[in-house]
Amino acid sequence: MNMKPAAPQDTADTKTRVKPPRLTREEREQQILQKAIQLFAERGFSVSTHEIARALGITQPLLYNYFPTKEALVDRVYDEVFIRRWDPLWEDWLADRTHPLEHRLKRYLKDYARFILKSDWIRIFISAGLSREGINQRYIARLRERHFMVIARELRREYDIPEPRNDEELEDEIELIWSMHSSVFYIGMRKWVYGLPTPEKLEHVIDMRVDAFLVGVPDVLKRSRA
Amino acid sequence: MNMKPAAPQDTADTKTRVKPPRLTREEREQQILQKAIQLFAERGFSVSTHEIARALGITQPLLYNYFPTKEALVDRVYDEVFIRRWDPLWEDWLADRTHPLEHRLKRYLKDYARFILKSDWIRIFISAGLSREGINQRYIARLRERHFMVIARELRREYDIPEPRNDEELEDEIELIWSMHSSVFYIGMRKWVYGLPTPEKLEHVIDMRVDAFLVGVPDVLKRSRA
DNA sequence: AACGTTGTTTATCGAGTGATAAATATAATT
DNA sequence: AATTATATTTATCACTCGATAAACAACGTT
Repeated sequence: MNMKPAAPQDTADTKTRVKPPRLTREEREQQILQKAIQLFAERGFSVSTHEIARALGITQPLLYNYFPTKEALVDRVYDEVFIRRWDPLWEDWLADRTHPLEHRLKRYLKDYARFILKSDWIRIFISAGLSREGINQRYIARLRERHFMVIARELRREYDIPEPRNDEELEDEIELIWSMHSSVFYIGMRKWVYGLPTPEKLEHVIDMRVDAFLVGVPDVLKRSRA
Repeated sequence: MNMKPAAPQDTADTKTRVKPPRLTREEREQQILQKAIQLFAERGFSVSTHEIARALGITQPLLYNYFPTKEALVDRVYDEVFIRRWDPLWEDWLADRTHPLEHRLKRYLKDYARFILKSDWIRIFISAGLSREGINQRYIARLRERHFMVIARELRREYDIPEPRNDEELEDEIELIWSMHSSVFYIGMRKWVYGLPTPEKLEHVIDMRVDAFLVGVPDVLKRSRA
């Protein structure tokens, strides 16, 4: 904790010492944002601004040159992770009728699982939901409209399931899709929230779940509409 | 913010004013514990000791007469909620062969869902998992041994599924049970983490999921062992 | 070389945070 | 009524939190 400031005069180690580079406004903002994403994911939004600054080797007030409040930084992190990283390919895959629905679902869920398992995504998502009521609703609404509704439509088409006659019957479909989707999401929870190991044969696990889904769900839906 | 202390002499309102009762050690400890459970659930473990004390109308140092540190209080809350509130009836239900497995599963999952949805259980569980790595593993292990293993056994028996020949095949079974179980757990997440409404016809939703499970899973398991 | 712009640091604040020691008030015991 | 035990409060601490204002230092422009 030797706080003796560096002598103003140049010393011999001037060449060897790492001189703090002065970044452009954009570079610094990105640097702060990325580090905030990492730390918030690891330890929740309660990570202090001091800590973020320390991890970057800068002073804490500098953060306030880029984000007016900590809340603004949190909002920015949320947007960055959940809105901008949304993969539009997923929607295309699900609707692409050149492949059988079984393959589409497997491809979609495997990629979704990989995405969830490789990043800090899920920890931020849940941490945000716990500390800021309703913040996740926009993401969920998008998931429902752009993924679940497509899956429901394709499922009806492929298995000759009658159209839902009312909102309740549509909800039935969505609820069954929720069950498959959430079970994949939950694999991520097991890793990132519970600290449990990921299933070794992840792809095989998802194959089995989709198979079971496609055997069971059309049957149940048809029966309930007979 | 008028901090003038009450006059030591008795005044007219002595009879009407609520006199702060002096509780026994056990009563006070329970009072603190229950309030801590409530507040931690609502706003996470970051709730301060000062706040817990204020909510109870007592001073903050008094907490330290009952719990040596805040961490001890957190641990105690976790134990109280996840170990002591474990319902042994669930295990009995699942193993009770006087009812068909379908009914057992539905009863078990409906009761589990009710339990999750009516209390702050899930918020504490996840908040704990996020802030204290590995804390949930004991609970999960119990869930696996006492519920999942029973369901797997009963499933084999009822649907003539061959015994698993190795750990991998056992894991396949457990993974499929995870998918059903987690999908019910996730209904709680939707309410308590995302702030979304609970499905109106909860029982019907669970019936459908169990039905789909029982149609699809035995089929998949048998096929993979043929 | 002087100037103006702007990225960055220094110094500091008031409001919480968990925690401790000592004083006080109430209950039980003799 | 005096004494002992203990539940509770008062006062206080060192530390961390988010945030602000002013000084400083690197850079581009002329």
